[in-house]
Amino acid sequence: MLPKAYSPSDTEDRIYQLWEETGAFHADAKSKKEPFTISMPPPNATGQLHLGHAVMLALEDIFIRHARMQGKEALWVPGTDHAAIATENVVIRLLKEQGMKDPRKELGREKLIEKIAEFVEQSRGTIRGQVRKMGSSCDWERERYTLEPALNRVVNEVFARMYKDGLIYRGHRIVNWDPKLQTTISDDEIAWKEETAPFYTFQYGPFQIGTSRPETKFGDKYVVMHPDDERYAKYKNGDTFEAEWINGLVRATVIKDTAVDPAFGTGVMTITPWHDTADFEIAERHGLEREQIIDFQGKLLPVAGEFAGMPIEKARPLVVEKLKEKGLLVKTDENYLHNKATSSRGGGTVEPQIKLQWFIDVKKEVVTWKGKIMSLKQIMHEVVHSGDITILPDRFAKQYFHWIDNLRDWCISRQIWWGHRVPVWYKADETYVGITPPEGAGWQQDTDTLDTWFSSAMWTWSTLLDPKLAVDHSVTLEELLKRSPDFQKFHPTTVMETGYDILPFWVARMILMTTYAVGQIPFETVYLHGLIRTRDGRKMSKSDPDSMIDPLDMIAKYGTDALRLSMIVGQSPGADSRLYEEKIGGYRNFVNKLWNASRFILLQCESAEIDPHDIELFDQEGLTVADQALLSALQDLVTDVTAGLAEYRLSEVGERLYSFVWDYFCDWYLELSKGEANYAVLLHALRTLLKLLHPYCPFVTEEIWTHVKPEHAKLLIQEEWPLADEAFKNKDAFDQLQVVIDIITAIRKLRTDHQVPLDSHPEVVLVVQGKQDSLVDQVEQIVRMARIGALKIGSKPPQGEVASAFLSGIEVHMLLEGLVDKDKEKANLLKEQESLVAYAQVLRGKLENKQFIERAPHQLVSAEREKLAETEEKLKKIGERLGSL
RNA sequence: GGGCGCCUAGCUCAGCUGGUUAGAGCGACUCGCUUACACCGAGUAGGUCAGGGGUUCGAAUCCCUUGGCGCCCACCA
Repeated sequence: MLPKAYSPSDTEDRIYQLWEETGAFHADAKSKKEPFTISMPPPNATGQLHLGHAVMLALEDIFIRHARMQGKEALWVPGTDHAAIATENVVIRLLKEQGMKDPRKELGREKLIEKIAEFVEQSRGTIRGQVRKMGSSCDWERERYTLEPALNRVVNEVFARMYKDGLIYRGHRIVNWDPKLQTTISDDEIAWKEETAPFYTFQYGPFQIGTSRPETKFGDKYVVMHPDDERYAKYKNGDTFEAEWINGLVRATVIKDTAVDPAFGTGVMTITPWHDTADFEIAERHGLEREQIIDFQGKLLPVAGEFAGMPIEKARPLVVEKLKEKGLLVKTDENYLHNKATSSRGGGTVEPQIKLQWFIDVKKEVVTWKGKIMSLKQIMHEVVHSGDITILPDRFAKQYFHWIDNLRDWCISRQIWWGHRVPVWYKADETYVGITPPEGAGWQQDTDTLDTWFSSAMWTWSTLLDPKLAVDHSVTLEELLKRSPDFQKFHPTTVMETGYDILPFWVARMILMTTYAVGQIPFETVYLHGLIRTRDGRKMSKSDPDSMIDPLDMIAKYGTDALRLSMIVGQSPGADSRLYEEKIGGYRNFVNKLWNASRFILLQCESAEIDPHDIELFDQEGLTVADQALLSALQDLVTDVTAGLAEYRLSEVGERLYSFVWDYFCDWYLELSKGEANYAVLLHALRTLLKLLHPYCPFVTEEIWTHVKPEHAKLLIQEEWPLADEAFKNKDAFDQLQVVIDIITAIRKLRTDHQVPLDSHPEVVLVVQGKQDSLVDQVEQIVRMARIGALKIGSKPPQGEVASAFLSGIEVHMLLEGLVDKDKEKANLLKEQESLVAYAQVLRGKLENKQFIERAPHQLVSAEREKLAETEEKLKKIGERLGSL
């Protein structure tokens, strides 16, 4: 027999192993079934499972398990990410901790990469194990890695093609330079932090200019103002003048540009094109000279004269001091609030620099999509706009369009070593771009690597390529796609499930890259989940360990099923949600409830000497009202759950299942079955519930299944999804059962209202109007559940001390043998009378309203009439009873 | 500056295209170890649905407006 409480820790690993060994996760590319594919967003190969992964895995596992049970060929491709900057940083830090001063210099490129690869290899097992812990039913035989050779081939090839198409170019552009990490980072990797800094106004020739960064001003020789600013109307574009400046006289030129806000400061500024994005753009427009002031270590260059070699933070006050001595400082505003760019990768201050970088041109119209020539930007817009790709919830489509509108060329080169190296080779003035190094001696490969999102952008399809074929360079990409059965069968993928925070980083770029490279959309639906926050709504962050909930701790304590439910139910898509232990505990209780309900059914079978495995079907003859009502309700449940899952309404479906199991199945049906059980119906209902619940809580359901399944049935994970059978729908049975439930509830209420001791069993008389034949069948159960002595169905209320309750069509009278407290009964009746009078008034008001009668739907009007009649009937009875007291 | 959300019981949240006296879970309170489950059962209390205005026979739901909170994008020297 099953133990009293369900123990996840004794069950989960065993069940997972069982699934894996039976090949339940494996998808077949040759199958004729309709494909259903998910590409798992790859966690960092060196990472630790956190709640973000946990929600992602839970959601995707629900989609996949449901699809699989529905008879689709369900493939979930797992994988890990090499996480370029993040991983390189970790390893460098570790090496430093081991006593190395500058690992890059000491080891050199090849050796450091080896070290990192070694580290990744060692630590990758951790995340794999943790993904399994969540119950993820992904196809491990197809596990992929973003830095594997097959992916490298595709990355190189797509790079080369884009280069040939003129979509990838190399240019001097202003980039976000992180002096601490010594690399470029993308716009999306910048974290803006608000800070207060002094804002200085200096005299610069005839103008006053404002700046918060005087240390960059050494090379400034342009003053810029708005063309319509009347204060400066007498200066013309191109006028020159001399100005005394930090290190002596400079010759400056006037530039008129609309980028200047006349209302800010004095409406005049000098520009530093090498170290400021906006300034760079002004310089581009007017063809101005630009000069580097700060080097890549964050120190001033010789142009700074006496300040050369100084770190910028140190130079700032000294420069101000010098200008002040020269009498050029007009004023200082100490409370200037501005946003400072910091690197989200390493936390250092980002210093814009001009560097030779590789870019993807998103505006060039050279790509063919659906017979039209478009830019990458236009395609990205088109596929979502046309509905080829659906974004859920749809408000994120707006955000996506907004992001595309603001999209600039994408800088894809990074000055780190861990990643896909830029497939470009140089020899003197020659440049070669290709999949493999060029023939001949003297070629040097570009030292940069590619942005990690460049390779992740190909994730949905590169992971479906035949890995052996992919490294054969004589096979063209078109051939490769054609000859990869997985790609042919499973791409485009069905749904991409990920956090809304990487909609621009990743989702948009997958769309860009996949439409370009393989001419298909990467996925049909994008389902975005929200962030999981702490109970008081804060972000969980590593810097605040108390705020963190470790999913593995929660699994150890409450079980995977409970954790999964607590993250899915009550979470609406795209919205942040809060998680705390009590919530998980609540779902642990639910899992246990399900366990015990099953245990009870098995106990029933045991005492009746029935082996559940022998029972396949139930007999449709001789079903009680309760059985019929249950079967009917079950059909509705199947319909609702199936429809809800098809529309990705996971939270709603979860709640529906929760309340069905607990409130209906356990609290009513199982209670009623204590009088007289129909084992076959019990088993049928339980099996159906297990199937419906399996995607949400796979472990308990599979474990229970082994005890209750029909003898020849497969594992639950491989079972067929239930179909609703109209034949079992029986509204009458349901209504009749409701009457029984109402009677029991009324009797219980009378007992507590009059404080009838539990050990006394009063007699109850029901006065029934109309036909209530079905009641007779249920009498025994009513007697037992309501703990009454005898139940009679009569035509008149009994004489004597009686407490009464009035249902629609039925009066319940309880003989109290002197136990009744008249004052108490009177008080209760008065209270009920009050609420009924109020209700009747509301109804009457409605029905007296002509417009309501004319315009509201007819069914609604007649329903309201019926309700009023019932209410008035009840009031009449109460009045009579009150009169007799 | 541009955009997108949110404000419903003490707490966390459902309430879809307007239609019963607004729901759930947790918490609180009162009973209860009744042939699965105290990780339980039966009950009770608790809300002018952020404020104001409008449309409508009818608004938590649609429109306008005020206030508070949050997020995304852009970034101004």
